[in-house]
Amino acid sequence: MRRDIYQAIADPTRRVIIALLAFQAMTPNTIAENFNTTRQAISKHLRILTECELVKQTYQGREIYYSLEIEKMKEIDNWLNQFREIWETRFNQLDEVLSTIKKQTK
Amino acid sequence: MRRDIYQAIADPTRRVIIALLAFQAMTPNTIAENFNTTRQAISKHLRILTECELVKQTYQGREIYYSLEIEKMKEIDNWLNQFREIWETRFNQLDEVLSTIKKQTK
DNA sequence: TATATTTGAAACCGATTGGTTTCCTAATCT
DNA sequence: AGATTAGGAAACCAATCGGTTTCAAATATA
Repeated sequence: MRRDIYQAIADPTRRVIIALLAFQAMTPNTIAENFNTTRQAISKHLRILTECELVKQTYQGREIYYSLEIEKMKEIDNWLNQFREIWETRFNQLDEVLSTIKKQTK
Repeated sequence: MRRDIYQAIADPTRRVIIALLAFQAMTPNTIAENFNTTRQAISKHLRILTECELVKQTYQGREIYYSLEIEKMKEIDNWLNQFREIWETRFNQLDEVLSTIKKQTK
């Protein structure tokens, strides 16, 4: 089963888990307390996040701490780069239009 | 049926469509030529992209030109903002570690 | 007017999703 | 040792997904 990061962030629950883990590492039970679902459902989400390496596990006794692999989030940012240039250009064009209007108003 | 942008970009075909439309507006038939699927499948993808306002239609005779709503892409960028601060901080920390090592090496 | 082209919509299909319930293993605590 | 706790795995379920085939409507062309 091929997992990728885009599929991982498609689910709203997983996006919240990612945001939670951005602050601090947490165990599945602690994470589950923040949601209205069973621990097992959260466990499945964590599995998906782990499979696409967005999250890593640290074993500590019988507890497992999950933490965010923040570097992986940059993959999305990199994908956005191809559009960033376009939307910045559009902004510049808008700036030009606005300054042209200003000149005409004078 | 609640569509959101994260679900929209989860599919690889849709991500390519988005990238194509970033360059220029295209009709469904033209878009479909770039893929190994039927036009109808592309049509369904375009529907999903339209529903979450990532793409807009311009009618021209019997043809429909689809173009990217680049502003909508910023929503993803905004969501990433909450992590950007973290990964930049980590980078700074790494810089500090590296400069400390340098000093020790001297 | 008859025909061809462009497109969306609906019906259908197998695979996947997100969830639950049930069960198992491994640590920890008394 | 026995009970409790943390957590994963499997079986199952309804809903959704991405695809195809078939059809209908509107525009363009002969």
